[in-house]
Formats: sequence, C-alpha cells, structure tokens
Amino acid sequence: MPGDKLTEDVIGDRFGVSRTIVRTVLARLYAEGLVDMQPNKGATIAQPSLSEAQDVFETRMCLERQVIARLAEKVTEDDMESLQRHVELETKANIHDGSAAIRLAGEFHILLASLSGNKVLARYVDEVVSRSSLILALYSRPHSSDCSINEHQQIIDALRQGDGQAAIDAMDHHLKAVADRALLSSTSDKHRDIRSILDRYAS
Amino acid sequence: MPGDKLTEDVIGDRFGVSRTIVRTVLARLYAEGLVDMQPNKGATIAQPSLSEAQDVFETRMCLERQVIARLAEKVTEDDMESLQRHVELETKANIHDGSAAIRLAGEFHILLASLSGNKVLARYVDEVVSRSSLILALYSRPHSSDCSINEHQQIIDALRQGDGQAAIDAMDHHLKAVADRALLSSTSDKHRDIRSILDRYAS
DNA sequence: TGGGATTTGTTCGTATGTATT
DNA sequence: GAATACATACGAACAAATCCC
Repeated sequence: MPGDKLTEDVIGDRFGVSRTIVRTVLARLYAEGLVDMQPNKGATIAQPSLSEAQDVFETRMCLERQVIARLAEKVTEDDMESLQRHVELETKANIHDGSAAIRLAGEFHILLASLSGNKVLARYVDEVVSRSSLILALYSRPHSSDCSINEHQQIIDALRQGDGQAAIDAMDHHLKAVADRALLSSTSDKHRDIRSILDRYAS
Repeated sequence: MPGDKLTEDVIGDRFGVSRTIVRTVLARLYAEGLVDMQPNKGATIAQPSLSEAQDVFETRMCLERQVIARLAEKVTEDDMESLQRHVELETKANIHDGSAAIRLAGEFHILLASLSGNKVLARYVDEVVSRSSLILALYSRPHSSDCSINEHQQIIDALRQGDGQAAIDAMDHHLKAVADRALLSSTSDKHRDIRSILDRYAS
C-alpha cells in the first residue's frame, strides 16, 4: 500500500537478487513517480497528494486525447480486432477475477497508446496509467469496473465508425468518470484524507 | 555530439566521481531519452531517428497546448512579469552569446510549464524540450533565433490580453516553426511530411 | 580466428547517516 | 541524550562480455 517502506535488503531477499539490482529498479520507479525517495532515508511506495493526483489525471487526459486523435485517422482493421479482443478479456475477467480486471482496465489504455504508433506518447501514457492505478489504490474505495468496460466499448465503437470527435468525447467522459471515482470518494472520507496527509509529514 | 560514446570510467574521471554515480546518472538520462543504452555495450548520446523526432515534436505540441490552456485561465501579473523578463534576457543573449541564446530559448518553454502549476506536465515538457534540443543538434543547421524570440513575445502578448485561443495558436505556430527548422533541413521530402502531420493534429 | 585489452555488470565491504531504546 | 541497531550511499574489486589488433 502507498506509504509502505521499501527496504532494499527485504526486497532483494524476496526476489533473490542483490541490493544493487533493487537500487536501480527503485531509482527507475522513483523517476516514474511510483515510489518516493528521500536521501539517506530510502524508498517508500509513493503517496501522491490530491493535487498531484489532479495533475496526473489532467495530464493523462491531454495525452490520451492525442492518442485517440491519431488513432481516429489511422486505425486499421487489425487494430480494431485486438482492441475488441481486449475488451472481451476484460468482460470475462470482470466476472471471476477482480484483480485481473483492474489490471486489464489499465492495459486497455496502454494498448490504445501503443497502437497510436507514437512511442513517446505511449511511454507517457504508460506512466500516467500506472500512477492512476496507485491513486486509485490510495483514494478510491473498491467499486465495480462494469462501467469502465462499457466506456471502453463506447470508445471502440466510435473509432470503428470513424467518428474521431465522438471517440475523443467518449475518452473524455471515461477519464472524467475514472477521476471522479478516484478523487471524489476521498473528499467524502475526510478521516482517510487527513490521515494520509499526516502520514506524509510523519515520515 | 549524438552518437558519441559515454564511457563510464572516462566520465567518472572527468568529474572526479566513481562509476557508481556515473551509472545512475546515465540510467536517468536513458529514461529521459537523452542517451541510448545497450546491454553490455554501454551508453552513447542518443541519436533519435526522424520518426522518433516526429514523435517528440507531436507529443511536445500536445503537452504545451495544455500548458497554454491552463495559463490562459490562471496566469497572474507576477507570472507575466517573469515571462517578459525572460524574453528580454533572450534578446540580450541573442546579440552576444549564441549558446546562451539557445539555452534560454528552451528555458522559456520550461518556465511556461512550471508557471502552469501542473508538476507532471512540467516534468514531461522539460523532457521533450531537452530531447528537442538534441534533435536540433542532430538535424538542424545553425540558424538565428531571432524569429524564436519574436514568437515567444507573441505568445506572451496573447496571454496578457487574456486571449487563450490566440495564445494556443501562437504556440502552435511557434512549435511548427521549430520542428520545421529542425527536421526539414535534412531533406525537403521529409519536411513536407512533418508539416502535414503536425498540421493535421494541431489546428 | 584468437588473444589481450578494455568496458560493462554485479557483488560485497565500509563508512555515513538515521531511527530507536 | 547517548548508545545501539539498522539502512543507505559509495567505492573497490571481481567476473563476464565485448572490442580491437
């Protein structure tokens, strides 16, 4: 969970590698915003503040709109098929395996970004999707992902019909809904909010 | 120059630090796209391909439009002053110090992004601006930056007048011009390619 | 093709800094 | 407030891969 200490020795033992390897991985995760690091105090799982979370979602929206704009102009039949297959995977996972469903929901966006063909864009989308997952873990209460799957389908449908603006609108709507589910539930749960703020300054 | 080998020992000696430090820095620069790394073959200064360069400029455009959109809504008088001061610095440097002028031209965009208040956005802008500089070094022939300064001034003017759309248009125009200067000087075929791609997504 | 020199990948020990009792 | 325990930062040295002649 966010805030947990990531001791190099412990992780190294668990994965059977030395501290050196762990250090390089932690450094990369720090660069990606998934772990916090303080000099001489080591790494913890990142605890994004509410304002950081807002920044992530705003940036994510900006990036994914560009992804959709590109795809609307160049998406192929093969692309559509692999997107459709992915959504079907999501549907199946949603029934029996909650954690797989969460993972697949994120991977849908990563798939879209990689199909866009812009590698820089794809890397940034990958990053903000990962950070979004962390934010969901921190602020959101558990909820069904049925609606997400529906929204994914709507994005695909708009792309299939070649309606770029509708696809962008569908993505906007979807990401706003995700951000709502993530951030709004926290404002109604002030205890948790205050607790996490205090945790930040306590360590 | 792009493609040059970055031997860990050599760099460590030059800066008086051990290989450990150099390795972590190289890893970070690799993550930022400024150096290439291959397993067991070490690091070189990145040599972005033309298609990678296109990806960088397209993503940069997408990010900086968001920066301007934000600023158009919340820019303060202090912000405007520091932007204006920066352009004046650019003007002075342009007369007598070419390399400082190039550096300042990039820093103008970084300043804009930091004033936007979105730290995630600002980090990504920082990255794509650095990569743009590398691309300029690789593909562009030397040229005066007078026009860049003019274009920076136009962006500021539009922001001061509270005209968000004009500011976005000015930024679009500026970045297209920068991409042109960078990529077109290699071959005129590819030039038209880039321009049409950027046109499509940016107006 | 082969062998020596160079460079990278990794481990591990030591010193420094931090938390705890 | 000091001492102990612990974690991290750094560097030296070794092993493996690569390069070059």
